[in-house]
Amino acid sequence: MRETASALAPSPRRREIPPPEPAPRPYHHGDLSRALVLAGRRILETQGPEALSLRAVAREAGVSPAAPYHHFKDKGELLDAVAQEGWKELGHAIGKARAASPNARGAINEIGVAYVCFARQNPAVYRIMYRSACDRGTMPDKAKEADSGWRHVAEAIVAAGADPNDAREMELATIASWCAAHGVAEMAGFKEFEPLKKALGGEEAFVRAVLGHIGIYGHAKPPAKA
Amino acid sequence: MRETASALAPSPRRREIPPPEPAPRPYHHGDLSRALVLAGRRILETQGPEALSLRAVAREAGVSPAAPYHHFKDKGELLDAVAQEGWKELGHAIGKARAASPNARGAINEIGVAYVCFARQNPAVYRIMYRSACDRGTMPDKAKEADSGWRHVAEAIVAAGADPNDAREMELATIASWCAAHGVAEMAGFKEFEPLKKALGGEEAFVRAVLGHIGIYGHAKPPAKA
DNA sequence: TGTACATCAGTGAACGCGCGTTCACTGATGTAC
DNA sequence: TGTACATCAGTGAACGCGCGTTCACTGATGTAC
Repeated sequence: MRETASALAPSPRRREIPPPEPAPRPYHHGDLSRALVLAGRRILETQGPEALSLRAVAREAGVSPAAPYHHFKDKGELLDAVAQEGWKELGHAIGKARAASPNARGAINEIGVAYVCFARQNPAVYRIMYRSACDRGTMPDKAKEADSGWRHVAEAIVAAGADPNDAREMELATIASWCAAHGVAEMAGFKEFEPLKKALGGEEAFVRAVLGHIGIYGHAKPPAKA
Repeated sequence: MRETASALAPSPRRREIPPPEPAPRPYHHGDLSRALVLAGRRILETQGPEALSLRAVAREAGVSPAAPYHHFKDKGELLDAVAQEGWKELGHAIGKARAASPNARGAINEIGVAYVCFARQNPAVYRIMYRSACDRGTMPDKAKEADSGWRHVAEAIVAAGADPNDAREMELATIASWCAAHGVAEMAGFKEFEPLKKALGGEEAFVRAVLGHIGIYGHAKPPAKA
């Protein structure tokens, strides 16, 4: 009570103590662009893809609904930035998994597992990554950048013994492994698989087992008959 | 002009000729429930998944926005019905492909191709099929019904030589092939692959080639090194 | 066969909502002199 | 070092929109007598 009163009737003496309010964000944010992307990410993971509106992102970042327009042309551009950030992270995760593998053959497996883990740990981001990719019919990641996931996979496949001169086979193998990982990533969460997951000792073991049944990743034992 | 005039001033004689109007739909539709599902499908394929609102479906079916509520609890239930219809069709497509294959090994391949073709020919339906499946974490299709796609795949895998007594291996192989097909289905449309598609002689050839690099479907030649 | 009536399956107007975007504005910052 | 001013990066109110859903209603249909 007295605190409030003295605040209302400012005394020069008290004024020198910084006010206890939570230091309201300065008028200029500093790096709102980045903050918006992070806010978008937070919304995705806490409320899901449906909740990802421009207004919600602004709200989450603590700015007015008009503020983002100083940094992004429109909603689409902001969402693209969120997706792009996801692709970059996925690329890093893949690169890390590849680097951590002692041999080339193992690298392909570890990449697959890392891919699925990323998707499973960031399901909402993963979803809008692919939604935007499918909408525009193109993958933002692909081979351009050095640390791109796609490039890691392609290189790992060459390292594992594919003929780097047979460009077609290489590309097919890269596509096939990427497709397989994507498929597993999207389906690994289905409840139908719970018993099997439990039997195998957890989701990662399950993922390894499923990938193991897919030629590029695993032992690839085909059914006996021809 | 004279036609119009005589229509406005009805003559008993002329009245016996049925009026040229497009026979306005009777007040009671007959099978609005089904019509709504079909309307939803039409909207999906012509305007994409974003346009699939309850109002849009009603509009497309030619009824008021309130009419669907006599047949579906809410928007979600209507959309589920559209997705469900898609799963049924996919099941049929898979069954047909399986039946058309002369041998068991080939059946697995043909199923994969049929799966991807369905998804590519009905991209919007396919998308909401999986969206709803992922949202609820379960696949409406699965093994229950006789003509379900999942059951066809599982049976084809047994027929191709997998040990039907090793339930775990069977389930893993089924999951793996389904995941792979799903992955290919979602990625086959990417523009990056256009040159390769052209080189291989079209999209179906491309799909076959990619599936061919995936253990369960193809020759599954693993990279040379261990 | 005709009629009263319950039930079904539509209508269309209205509700409140959150959305993307625009607008005139204003506080903060950096720069030229 | 101080000051005028352009520019930048915010605000907050307002716009029109389409949405899902509800409501009282009404036209059509089927059934009992």
